[in-house]
Amino acid sequence: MTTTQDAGAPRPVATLEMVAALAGVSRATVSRVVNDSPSVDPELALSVKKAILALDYTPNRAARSLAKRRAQAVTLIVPESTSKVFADPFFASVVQGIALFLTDTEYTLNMVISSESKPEKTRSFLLGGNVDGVLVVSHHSSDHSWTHLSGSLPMVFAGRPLVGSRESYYVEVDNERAAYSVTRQLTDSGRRHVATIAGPQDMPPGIDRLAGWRTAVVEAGLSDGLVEVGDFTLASGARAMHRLLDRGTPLDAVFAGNDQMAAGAYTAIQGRGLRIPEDIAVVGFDDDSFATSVTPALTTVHHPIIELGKKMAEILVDLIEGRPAQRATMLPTSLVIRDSA
Amino acid sequence: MTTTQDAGAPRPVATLEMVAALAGVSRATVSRVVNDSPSVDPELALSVKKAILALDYTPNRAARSLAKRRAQAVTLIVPESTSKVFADPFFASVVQGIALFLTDTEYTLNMVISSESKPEKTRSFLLGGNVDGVLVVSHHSSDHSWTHLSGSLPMVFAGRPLVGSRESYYVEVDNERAAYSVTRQLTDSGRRHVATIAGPQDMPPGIDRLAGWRTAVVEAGLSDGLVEVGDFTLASGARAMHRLLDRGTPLDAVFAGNDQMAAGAYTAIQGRGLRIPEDIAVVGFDDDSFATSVTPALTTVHHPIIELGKKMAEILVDLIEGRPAQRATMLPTSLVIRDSA
DNA sequence: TTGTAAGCGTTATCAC
DNA sequence: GTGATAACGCTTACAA
Repeated sequence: MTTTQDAGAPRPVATLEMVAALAGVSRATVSRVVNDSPSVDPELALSVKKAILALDYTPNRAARSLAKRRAQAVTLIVPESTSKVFADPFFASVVQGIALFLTDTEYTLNMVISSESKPEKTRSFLLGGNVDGVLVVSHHSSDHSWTHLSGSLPMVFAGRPLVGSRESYYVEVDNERAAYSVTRQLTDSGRRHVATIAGPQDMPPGIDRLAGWRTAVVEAGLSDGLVEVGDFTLASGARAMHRLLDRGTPLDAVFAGNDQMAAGAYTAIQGRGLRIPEDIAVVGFDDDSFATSVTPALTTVHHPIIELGKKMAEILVDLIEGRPAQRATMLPTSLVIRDSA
Repeated sequence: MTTTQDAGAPRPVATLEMVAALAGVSRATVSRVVNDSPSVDPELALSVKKAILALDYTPNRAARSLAKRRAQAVTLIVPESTSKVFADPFFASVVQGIALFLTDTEYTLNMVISSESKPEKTRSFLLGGNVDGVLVVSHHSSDHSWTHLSGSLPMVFAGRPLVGSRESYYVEVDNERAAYSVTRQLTDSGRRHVATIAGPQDMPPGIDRLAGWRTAVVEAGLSDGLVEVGDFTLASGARAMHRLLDRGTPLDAVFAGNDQMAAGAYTAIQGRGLRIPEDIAVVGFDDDSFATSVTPALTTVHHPIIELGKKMAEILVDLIEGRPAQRATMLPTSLVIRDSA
C-alpha cells in the first residue's frame, strides 16, 4: 500500500488571462489569436503567440464549451449486448478511422457503452448537451435503437440502418455490387458449384452480399441453393462450412460474407483434408487482418474501413457545423486477388 | 463564411436555474440535491427532484467541470503506430471493462490516438487540464512513452510497464506463474517435447510467459530449446509453428504465448495433416474468442481481461479522487481445460 | 483593430 | 437548512 498522488492540487495551468497579461493585451485579443480570428494585428498576434508558447498555454475545454454552447465532443455508441463487436476487426478499424479524423479537429471522441439495463442514462447523456454528435458503429440491427435520436442530434451510422435509412446519414460500400464481382471471380474461373456463407439476414451487409452472390451464380446458370448463414464470426464460418460440406453435394467454391467467416471456412475445409484452392476456392469480404493471416492468402473484396470511419467523422462534423451533407455516402471497393481463388 | 444553418433541432435543455424556478428554491439548493448533499430538507429535496424529472434536467458537464476544476473525464491513449492493437481482442476487452466501470461513475471516457507525428498535441491535451487521468493499454513497450507524465497526472497501465514499473500503477496477472501451470498441464500428461511460441521479448507478458514455460520444462527434465518467437498475431503464430515443425526434431506439444498465436499454430499443424491433440497438444493464454473458435477447443489460461479493464478504471478513479491505491495489482488466472491438450 | 463587459451553467463561500 | 453571490476560464457582442 502506498500513498497516492495529490489529486487536490492540480499543476499550474496557464490561463488566457495570464497570457493576456504577459503579452500586454486584453483577453479578448488573446482569444482572437487562439481562434485565429481574421482581424488582429499581425504584430500583436505574434507577441501573443510568443506568450502562449512561453506559458505553455492550452485553452480550457470546459470553459470554451460553456461559452460556445458546444460540447466540442462527439460520442461513439458501443452496444453492450454484443461484446463481440468490440473485438471485431471491422469495428476496430472504423473506430481507428474516426479517431484519426477527429485528431485534426477540435472535437474529442468519447465512448459510451449503451447499457441496455439503463438506456435512460445513455439517452440523457446524449441529449443533455454533453455531446455535439453521435456515431453509431454496429453491424447489428438491434443496435440501431438510437435512430430516433437523429431528429435531435446529428448522427452518422456505419452502414445503412435497417430501418429509417431514408432519413439517416450513413457511410457504406456497395455490398451487393462488390459481392457480385467477387463471386464472378469464382464463376468466371470455371467453378460450377459455388456456395456462400452469408452473414445474418437481419443486417444490411448480410442481406446485400447474399443478393450479390445470388445474382452472380444465377447469371452463370448455376444453382443458388448452396447457402448457409453465419453471424460474421470465425466460429460461425467454420460451422457453416461444415454444414455445406455435409450436404454431400458437389462443391468447388465458396464466397464467405466476411473474412472472419472465410477464415473459419478454411479450418473446416483444411480440417477435412481438402485443399484451397485446388479442391475448393474461397473468397471473402473486407480485406481485414484475417485475409492475410490465413494460408493460402485470401482473395477478397477490399473494404476501405478506416476510410469509412474517417468519412463518418467528417460528415458528422459537417452536420454539427451546419454544413450540408449527403445522407448516403458510398465508398469504392476493389477486388484483391490473392491465392485462394 | 456564415454558418446560419443549425444542425438538427437545438432542443431546449433545462438548466439548473429553471429547475430552481419550478421548484421555488434557489439554485444552490438544486445543486445540493443534484449532488445529494447531506443537509437538505427531505421535503424540499423531493419537490426539487420532481422538478428535475418534469424538466428532464441533466447537469451541463462543461459548467460543472469549470466550477469544480475537474474535467470529469479520463483518457485512453491508443498508440497509432500499431493499428493492430486495436483489433487485438485483448485490447478490445480491456477497453470494454474500462467503459463498463466508468458507466457507473461521473467520468467520461475519451480516446486519443497518440499520433507520433505530433506528440506535442497529445501532451498538451493531456496536460491542459482536459483530463483527470490517463489509461494506457498496450502490449507494446514503445508505447509506454507516456510514463513520464505519471508525475503530473494520475495514470494506470494495463500490464507492468517495461520501464519505471516501481513508480507506476498497473494491473496485471501473474504471467509467469500461469504460464508455468499451463505448461505443467503438458508435461504432466506425458508430453516429452514441449515447445513454445513466445511473445515479443521486449514486452513483459512475452518475457514472463516464456520464463514460466522454461521453468516447467526444465523442472520436467525436458529440453528448453524449442523456442520460436512471434508477435502475438495469428499470422506470426502460424509462421513460428512452421519453423518449429521444420526443425525436424521431435515435437509433441506447444505452449503459445496467447490464443491468437495458438490459433495460428493450429493452421500450421492441421495444414500439415497433423492432429491436435493426438500428434501435437496445444495450449494457449488468454481464453479469448479464439480459444473457442478453433477446433478442437483450446486448453488455455483464463485471463480476466474485462476485469482487468474494470480494475484499471477503478484504480484510476481512486487516484483521481485522492484515495490510496496499490501500485501493482495482480488478478487471478485459472486453467481452462478443453480439448487441445 | 482592440478593449470592455456581459454572459455560459455550475459549484462553493459565505451570511442568515 | 437555505439563499445570495462570487468565482471558474473563455467567447462575443458592443463600444471605442
